[in-house]
Amino acid sequence: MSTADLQRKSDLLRRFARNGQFEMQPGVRREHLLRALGLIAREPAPVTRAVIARRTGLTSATASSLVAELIALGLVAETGRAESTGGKRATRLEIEHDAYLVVVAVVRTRAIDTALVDLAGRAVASRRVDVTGGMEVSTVVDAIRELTAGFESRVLAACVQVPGVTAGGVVVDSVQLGWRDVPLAGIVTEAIGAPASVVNDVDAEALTEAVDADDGAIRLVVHLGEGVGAAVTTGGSLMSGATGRAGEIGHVRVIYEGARTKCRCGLSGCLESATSMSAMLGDTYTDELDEHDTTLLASTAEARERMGFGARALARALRISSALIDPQEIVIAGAAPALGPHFLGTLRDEYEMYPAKGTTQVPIRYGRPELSEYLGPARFALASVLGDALPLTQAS
Amino acid sequence: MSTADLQRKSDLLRRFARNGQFEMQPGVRREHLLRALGLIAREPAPVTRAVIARRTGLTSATASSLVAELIALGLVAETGRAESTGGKRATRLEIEHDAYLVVVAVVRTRAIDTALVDLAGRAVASRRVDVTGGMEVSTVVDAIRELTAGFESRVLAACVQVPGVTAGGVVVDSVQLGWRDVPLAGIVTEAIGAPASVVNDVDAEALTEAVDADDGAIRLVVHLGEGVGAAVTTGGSLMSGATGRAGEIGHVRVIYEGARTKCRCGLSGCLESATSMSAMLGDTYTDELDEHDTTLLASTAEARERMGFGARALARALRISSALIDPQEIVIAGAAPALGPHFLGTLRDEYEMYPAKGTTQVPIRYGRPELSEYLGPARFALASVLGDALPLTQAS
DNA sequence: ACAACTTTGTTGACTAAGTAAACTAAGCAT
DNA sequence: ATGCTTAGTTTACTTAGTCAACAAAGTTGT
Repeated sequence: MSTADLQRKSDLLRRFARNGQFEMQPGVRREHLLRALGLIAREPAPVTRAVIARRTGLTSATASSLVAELIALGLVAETGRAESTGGKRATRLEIEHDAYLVVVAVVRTRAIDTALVDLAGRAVASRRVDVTGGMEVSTVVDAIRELTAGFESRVLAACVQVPGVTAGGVVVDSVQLGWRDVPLAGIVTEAIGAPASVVNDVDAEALTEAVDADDGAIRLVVHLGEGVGAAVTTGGSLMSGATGRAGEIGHVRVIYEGARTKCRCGLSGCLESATSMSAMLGDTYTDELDEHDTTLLASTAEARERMGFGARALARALRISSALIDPQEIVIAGAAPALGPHFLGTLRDEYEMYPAKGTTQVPIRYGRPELSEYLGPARFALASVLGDALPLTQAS
Repeated sequence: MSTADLQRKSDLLRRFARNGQFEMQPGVRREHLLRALGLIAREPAPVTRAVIARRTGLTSATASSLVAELIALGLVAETGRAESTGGKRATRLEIEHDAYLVVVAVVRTRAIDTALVDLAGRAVASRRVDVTGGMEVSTVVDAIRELTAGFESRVLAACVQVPGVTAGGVVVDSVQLGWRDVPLAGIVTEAIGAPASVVNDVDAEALTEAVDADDGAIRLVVHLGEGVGAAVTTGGSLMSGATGRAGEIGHVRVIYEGARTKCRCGLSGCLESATSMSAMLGDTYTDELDEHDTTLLASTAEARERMGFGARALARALRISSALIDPQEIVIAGAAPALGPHFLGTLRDEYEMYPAKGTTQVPIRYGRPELSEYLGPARFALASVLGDALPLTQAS
């Protein structure tokens, strides 16, 4: 494909992506294009124009026209013919996974990880920038610019993940970075010329775990690390709450029977003071530890006992939370999977110890460490442009 | 208006209402009609065709066409002229509040209350049927038929409120009525020829309280009565959970320090065993009591002490719940307002006793007893037909 | 008083995106 | 070979928008 050709397509797609956001008209056409795209992306069986017509209820003429536009945009390609089902063989359609890219930047206290993710969820390039001293916004922008150099025309959207409270593209309050009210999404959008969004680390993780949420499943995802946070996803989207603080359950009191340990927040009896990785594995634990070292820390008798206590505290919070929102499943993510089956078993036992009448027992599982952490942010970025049409399942 | 004329309009509107639900096309036109209708209904200042054009971004030509259709449907009427703003005086538009009706049926253990509610939220007719022995589905259908007799052509939608677990128009499990898996919505739809929906009592109450939720506000509504339940509303719609059991927090354990009292569910330490009206006011309390009698029960020293205990238990549940979903406000509804300012004050004090870092203090208020209980179900019914265009604010 | 300007709302020509139905293309079955 | 089935395209028509011109009804400056 020629460069000029690619540029033209890219411009078309940009305009298309913007449509829903800035135009008044809800755009039926856009809706239909996304539906068709979604079908092609998700359906396990080969998708053809005829299939799109049947599944959407649109006529075959319209289906053809939609597919033609998706091919013109470079999002879809014809890939051979399907088997005959008694008549003419149909033309298979597939997503052009490597046509476009999403930029993800994960901002940590001492480093920035950036990645270019394709439409299948594969990271085709990634880089780490170590940062000494304070984290500056300009450093983040530079890191993103550096990674995307040469790929500009293929970049569809971007997402920056930061620790702390975020709302509507603004970093409202990040203690870890020392940022307050930074309009990061706007700054990055300006810098790279593609729509950028901002997401909190716990929310990003929840979106990663909701990667197969093709249904409108409700998930409660709990992050265990140096701190404790939670997030609720419905389908592929987040519940962010009235002030963007939904899920900040770390410092809610759950232990009332003579709470001994004081939490770093100053109060005692917080969920975090019992269930955070630091609380269970000791102060030597940090979020930078790898899985092996964490597992090692969890093997001492003392850690085991504290994990039991932590599981009990978490179970208390989970019972109320799951009764309130009635999720399909509860996912314990963050560094928790390194704690192994014993912790999960204890947590389940504690959780099921007091089965509340009228509620269903919700399955609890660990997060899937094999999922790339870029998946959630990439989904978030893509959602702002293409809705939930492309699932990014990281088929590798 | 002639009967034949009314019938024709009614047919038109029925077809219109059905559109979004059974047709494939998202229907931009329908969306635009509802937007226009919503503007006319909510805007405090007089709404004219020109206003609709400006606010929706559509052209004045389209606005005229939309208004013409709304007038043809009988939903809107021209009501005089507005003041001049430097040019031709505009024609005011207003909702024809009494053009159409919504049927609400509230099914209790020993009675059925039915009401015809107009588009302003006023109950224009209501009736009570006392039931001895078991509650039968046919009795409910008869009660609805009897009330709607003579109004059939003006009935737009219906909603049946039942105690228990409901999901998608089906009464999944109602211990109080002894019903399981009754497809009530389908039965009523069949009987009256207008789309019917089914809603649980706690959810209905939450919708009533969300009556001024023109924004997308998140509300946590807690019902206190013989039992304890909760519901979460976002904007005007309910979060029902994966299995329709969202909000069933009554039998979640919240008291762990040597819970004395055994709950009727068999376990001990349940929220309900501390915070239900029966737990706080004694076994003489029933949901049939009026506000005065309830206030009387709450005035004894013993009740006061138990209300303190109940407030503490509820505060525990509220802290976790509000941290998780970050609502705009928390509403304590059901029979609770009869407990007076003392209980609410105690609850607020208990709630704010352990302010969790990273969360905002959420205002807690009582439900508004002056709101008709038919409002919530009527909103629910209307939402299935007209979306959230008509707010039903019960402008008396 | 009257021309000039504003604002409201309607009308008519045009456009985008759908449908229905006829048609072409390509396979299978007797 | 002929007919039947499925896939996809083409053509004529419909719906619901836009834009631009215009009519109707008001206000304001001289």
